[in-house]
Order: sequence, then structure tokens, then C-alpha cells
Amino acid sequence: MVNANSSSVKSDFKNASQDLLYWYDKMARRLPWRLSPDNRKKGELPDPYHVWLSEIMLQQTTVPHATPYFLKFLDLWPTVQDLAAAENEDVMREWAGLGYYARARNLHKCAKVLAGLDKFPNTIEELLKLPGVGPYTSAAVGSIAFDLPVAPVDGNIERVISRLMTISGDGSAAGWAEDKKEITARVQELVPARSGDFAQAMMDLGATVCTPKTPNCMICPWVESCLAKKEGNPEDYPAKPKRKPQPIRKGLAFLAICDGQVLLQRRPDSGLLGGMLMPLSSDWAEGREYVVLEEAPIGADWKHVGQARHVFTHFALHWDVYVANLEQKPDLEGEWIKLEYAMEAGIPTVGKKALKLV
DNA sequence: AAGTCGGGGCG
DNA sequence: CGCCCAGACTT
Repeated sequence: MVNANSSSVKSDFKNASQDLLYWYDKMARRLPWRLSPDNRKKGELPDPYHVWLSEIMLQQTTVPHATPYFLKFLDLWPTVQDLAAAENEDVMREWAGLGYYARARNLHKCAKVLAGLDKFPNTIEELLKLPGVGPYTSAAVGSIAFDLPVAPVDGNIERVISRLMTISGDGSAAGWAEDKKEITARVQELVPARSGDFAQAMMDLGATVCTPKTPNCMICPWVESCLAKKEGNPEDYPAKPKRKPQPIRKGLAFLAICDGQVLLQRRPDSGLLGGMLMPLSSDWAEGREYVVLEEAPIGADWKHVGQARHVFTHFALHWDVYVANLEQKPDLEGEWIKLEYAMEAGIPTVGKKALKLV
């Protein structure tokens, strides 16, 4: 529901942008892909490759989780041309553990596009054409790398602006969808000349002060202008629709061991864990009993060694793990990886959970 | 508009 | 345990 107050944004939040920038000049987080406000005020801008790479990694991913991956990727591939020239399997291996593997595939595809251009795209229209770059990332790269007069809207900024302007959903999916559009439209009116710092300042505010559960309003640069604070219940904003509970899927993992090596197979490019190396497995399904001898890829003396559990976005997996020590390698597709290297072979977390049971 | 797609951290 | 995180893409 949008606040019924019909007075203009500009009169209500006239000083909000400058208040936030003043706070950011002192409190900005130092992050590996970020240029300090001091340097930006001298006219410097960050490397668009760094900004783009970080933004892809940070989609639905926390800063602490993404940071070591960002440093590793820059070390392996210092320029976008280097990344474009990499083998896709190497990119996927280095991305392993970061999740949402379609991002890695689109990242590599996008690097090849970028390497063929004269300069990094510097308009929203051009950025939106790039694979893996949507409304958020185009605005983030546009503002942070080029100071285009746009504001990205991510989960942090949705929350911060929702509270500042008391724009909140009614708990329904449709209501929240409408309010996200409203937030996106109204935050654009706040964008100051330093649009890149403004974007990063809102993210910092959401990450360190205006947090989801218990916002620390006492140290907030917007405490005077925030309508939700005036209402007294900023923690109630925004009211998002509840996610429905995840069903449990059950399946069996088959760790075929031979000569100190384990058999891994690369999954198809599309779908869950697309393009990633994983142990052999049965299908995963809800409410079904499994018979080892029927589901196993080969007949062998399979021994149950435990259960790996993993929560995906829309289901949880209970994966019973079976191991067989084979005399000779069977005629199966895949790659035999030495067990002592398996944890560094680029296997998604769920696969590593199963392998740890060996 | 709803579903698909990881993983980790925090209360 | 549920919720959240610098979302994009498909149907």
C-alpha cells in the first residue's frame, strides 16, 4: 500500500540524498570491487569489468560469500579478454560453491560478447542486452561504473525505500509486485549527481543499518525523514508474501570408487546444477521408495554410508549415499577423479556433502 | 504472475 | 527451523 500522502517526493525527501551521501563519505564499506568516495569525488571511476563481475556474483549472494570468489576470478582472469578466452569447464569449476550456476554460464557467454566490443557498454539499453544482465544489474553497472543517473533496486534498496516512503505490500504477491514498481519509480527521483555513490550508499545502509529484522534507526542518516520510523514500526516494512514450504525429495547417490578414484559426471547445461560435475545419482522425487539394485547405474556391492541433506531453493533433498569399491572401472560415462582432489574438483556443495561420507 | 535456480548465515 | 541476500530467466 502506498502512503496516501499526495505531496511530492521532492518536497518530502528533499535532503535525503545529500544526507545519505554525507553519511556514506564517512561510513562507506571498503570492498575489493569498490572505489572509495574520496577517489570517486576526484573524478575516478572503477573498472567496469570489476563492477560487472562483482554484480553478477552478488546476485542473491552475500558479500562475505562472494568476496573470495571475486578475488580468485580476478587473479585467474585479470581482464575480460582473459575470462573470454578461458575454457568453460574452468569457469564452472571456479564458480562451484557459489550457486545459481546459470550465472556462471551467462558470465562466460557475456565475457565473450564484451571481449569483442571496442568499449564496455555504457548505456542502460546496451547493458540490458547482455546475457545475465537484467534490470538490477544494468542499473548497478550503469550507475557505479559510469555514474549514469539511475538507481538500481535490489533487496536492500527495496527495503530501505519501502521504509523511507512507507511503501509496503499487503502480504499478497500482487500487492508486493505493484509496490516494487512504485519503489523503483520513486527512488529514481532521489538520484543525485553522484549516482554511483548513491547506489552503493543505499546498499551499505540496507546491509549495515536498515537491516531486515531490527533496524538500527539511532545511527541512521535517514532517521529524520523516514516515514516508517515516524509510524514507529520500520521493522514491519516491507510486507512480503510468504514463501510456500519446500517439499522433500529423496534420492540415492552412488559413489563408484576404483583405484582411489571416484566417478563423476557432468550434468547437462540447463536445469539444476547445470554444467557441473556431480556423483552418480538416482532421480530425485517426492514420496517414493527406492530399491538400490534397481536405481544403481551398475550392479555392485553398494554399501550405505549415510545420508546427505541439502536445501535448494524450492525443495530439500535427502540423499542416501552408497559406496562401491570396484575391482576395475566399469564402462560408464564420466570422469574418474582422485579422491584426494575431489573436494577441489569443482563440485557443488551438495555433491561435496555426499563425498564427505566416503 | 508463478516457477526455476544454490548456498550460507542469522535470529 | 524460516527468512534474507547487490536477481535473471523461462513459461
